[in-house]
Amino acid sequence: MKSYKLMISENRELTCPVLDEEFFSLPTLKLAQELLGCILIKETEEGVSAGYIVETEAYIGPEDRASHAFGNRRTKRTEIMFKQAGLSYTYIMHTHCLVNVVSGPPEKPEAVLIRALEPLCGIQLMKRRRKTNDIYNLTNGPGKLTKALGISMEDYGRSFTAPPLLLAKGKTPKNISQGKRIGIDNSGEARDYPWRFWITDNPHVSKKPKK
DNA sequence: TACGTGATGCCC
DNA sequence: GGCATCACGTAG
Repeated sequence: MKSYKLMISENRELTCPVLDEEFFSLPTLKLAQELLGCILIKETEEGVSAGYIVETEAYIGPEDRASHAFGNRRTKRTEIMFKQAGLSYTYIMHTHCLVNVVSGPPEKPEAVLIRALEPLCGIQLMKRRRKTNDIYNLTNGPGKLTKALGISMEDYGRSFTAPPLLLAKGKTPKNISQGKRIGIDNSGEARDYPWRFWITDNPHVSKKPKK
C-alpha cells in the first residue's frame, strides 16, 4: 500500500496509507462509516490541505429518491456514479461544489457524500480561502470543505488513490452516530433513511438534522 | 428565520 | 422557459 507524507506543522510529519481499490469496494453503507476518520487531501499550486472526515452520507441509487441517479437516471453529470468505486463525483449545488466518493460495483450508481472535516493540514491556507479564522466554521459543511481544500469541478472523475486528490487512512473513531440525511425533505420515504453518519460529539460536524 | 444566489437537468 | 435541488452568507 502506498503512503503519503503530510506536513501537519513545521516540524511534524504524518505518514498515512493511501486507500486502495479494496477499501473502496466495501458496500456503500459500510464505506460511509469506514470513511469516518480517514483523511481527505488536496494538492494545489497554493499548497497541500487536508482534514479528517467526520461526517458522511450514503446515496444508493436507483431506489433512493434522494440520489441524483434515482431510477438509474444517467446523464453527463451522474455518469461517473455508474463507474468504478474510488472515483470522485463533484457537482454544483447552488453556488457551491460538493464532493462524493463513488462506491458500489460498476453499473450500480452509489456514492458517499463527504459532509464535514476536522482540519489537519494547511489550516492557514484553508482560512484564507474561506475568509474566516474560526476553526469550527472552516470545514463544517459540504460546500465549506470543498472551498477550504480547493476542490472544484476540475476534480470530477478523478481517482482518490493518486494526487492531486487523495484519501488516506487516518484515525479510528471512538463512536459513530447515525441519523437522517440533511436537506432532502422532498424525497418520499427515502428522506427517513438513516444514512447519515458522523463521529459522535465531534465539534466539526455540520448542523443537526431536522426531525 | 428568510432571502438571494445560480449550475444542472427534467418537464413541459 | 420554469422549477426543484445532497448550501451558505448575510441581513434583520
